[in-house]
Amino acid sequence: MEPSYTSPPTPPTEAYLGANILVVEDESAIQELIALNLQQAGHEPKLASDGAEALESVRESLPDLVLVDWMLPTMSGIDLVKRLRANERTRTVPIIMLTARADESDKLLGLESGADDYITKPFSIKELNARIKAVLRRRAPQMTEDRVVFKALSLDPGTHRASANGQEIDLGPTEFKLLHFFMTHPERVYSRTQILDQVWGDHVFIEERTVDVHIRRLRSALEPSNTDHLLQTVRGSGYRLTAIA
Amino acid sequence: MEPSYTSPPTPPTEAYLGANILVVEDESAIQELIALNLQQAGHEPKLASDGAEALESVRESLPDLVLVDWMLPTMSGIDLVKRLRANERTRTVPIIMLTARADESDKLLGLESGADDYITKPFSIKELNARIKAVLRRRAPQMTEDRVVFKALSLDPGTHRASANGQEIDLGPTEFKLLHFFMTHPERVYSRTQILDQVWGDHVFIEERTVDVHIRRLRSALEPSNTDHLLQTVRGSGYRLTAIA
DNA sequence: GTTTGATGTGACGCCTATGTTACAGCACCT
DNA sequence: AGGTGCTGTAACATAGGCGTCACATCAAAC
Repeated sequence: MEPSYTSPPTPPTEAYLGANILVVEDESAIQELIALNLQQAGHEPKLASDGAEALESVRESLPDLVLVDWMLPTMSGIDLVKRLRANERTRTVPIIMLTARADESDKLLGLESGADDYITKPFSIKELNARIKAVLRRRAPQMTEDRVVFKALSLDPGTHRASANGQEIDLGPTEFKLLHFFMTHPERVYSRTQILDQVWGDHVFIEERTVDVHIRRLRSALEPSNTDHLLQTVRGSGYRLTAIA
Repeated sequence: MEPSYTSPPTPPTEAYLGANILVVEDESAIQELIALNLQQAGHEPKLASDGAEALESVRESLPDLVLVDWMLPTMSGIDLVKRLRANERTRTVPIIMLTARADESDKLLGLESGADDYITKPFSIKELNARIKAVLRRRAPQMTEDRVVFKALSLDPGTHRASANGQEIDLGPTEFKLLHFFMTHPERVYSRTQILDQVWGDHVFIEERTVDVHIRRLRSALEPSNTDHLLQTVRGSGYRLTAIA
């Protein structure tokens, strides 16, 4: 989900410094070039040379930004972007697309697929850095506006704060993500498997019952504010966040 | 042929169960191990010990997933994958590759050749199952579970809620499935056997009279809203959901 | 009207899904 | 090193639903 889940909130001015950036690029020359440059700029680049690797890397740790080459073996950059956008956990990670083609239609396609920005190859290092800064900077305030509200519940992914009925509630990272998921998908039943996929990331080897335990933890966090009844069990199916009854 | 009740009203939690899985593996010990495990997980494994056998098996019936060992006699796993990917009919069948080698280049080669995922031997049964689930789930079509409406009755599988004449009714899992089945197949008589097959699954060993009891339970759930008369008994034949009289 | 098989109905024990607690391993911080 | 907070898992507790039976009632055939 948001980078702030894994790293403590940094002041907005420096939000774009020291970011974890995933570079998905199959041409190793370009890959190295970008990586080196990012390091010099104070970021921590991770590398992936195709879509599958990228997904795996993201599964392990959520980057603050993803740089994707349009042309990739096995899975196109666009497909990768779509996959990232489809998963709740990775939905909001900023993405910059690298493309050799400069024409408008491609640009549109890239942006429509969910990328936040795109750069046409060949590009200058300067330009790349500028775009990265821009996207990271743009992201920071956006996260604070990203406040999610459902009934008496309110989440602020930017500051990682949650409140119920006005009073602040203390949530661990996983509980936060779990509640965030339910609040952005209310009134619908999700199986333990689906919840694992969406909140933890897909194919992590985690017992389904672990979901129950986190539901329990979330409920007891909500209990003081009398909002725990919103999180309902649907026997035989899963769980649901609801406003009804 | 009866209208098939293929999509359960409950979330697609178990959508990946009962899959036909082709296991292509020459070492019979591993083959047996995998087959046994798959059976226990509710799948139906088919076995092939080399590429030719695999192709033949696929020709007869299209599996939902193929597990291929990298190293095979006569035709390598990669070749098999390529063959499968080359044929229009088998192009989209999900493939998981088993490999003893763990190095990056092989991994890339495997994925490039068209496999959807790969597992490095030795692997845990747990991991295997997790990957299988993930791949099958990824393939599974997004079930657009729409609200089902019949007369004054309304079912929403997504939220797992049911209402009759506007008022919410409380149904257990089985009652929900039963009502969903009738609502998607109205005006038609079904025998107890057919109902068992469709709602419980066609492999269960359950007394036919059990259907009567569930009909009874469903009726009493519908009674408060005066909709229980829609569920009629057809003496000597079975039950029917009808709008007529 | 009686017979006879089919269906309705209420109760009961079992089993599984879920709730809940405890614990051991980690990563992080000091 | 030690402490702290969080995580995933196991183990135990509980509850709710399920399948079955026994008996009541009903409907058709005679």
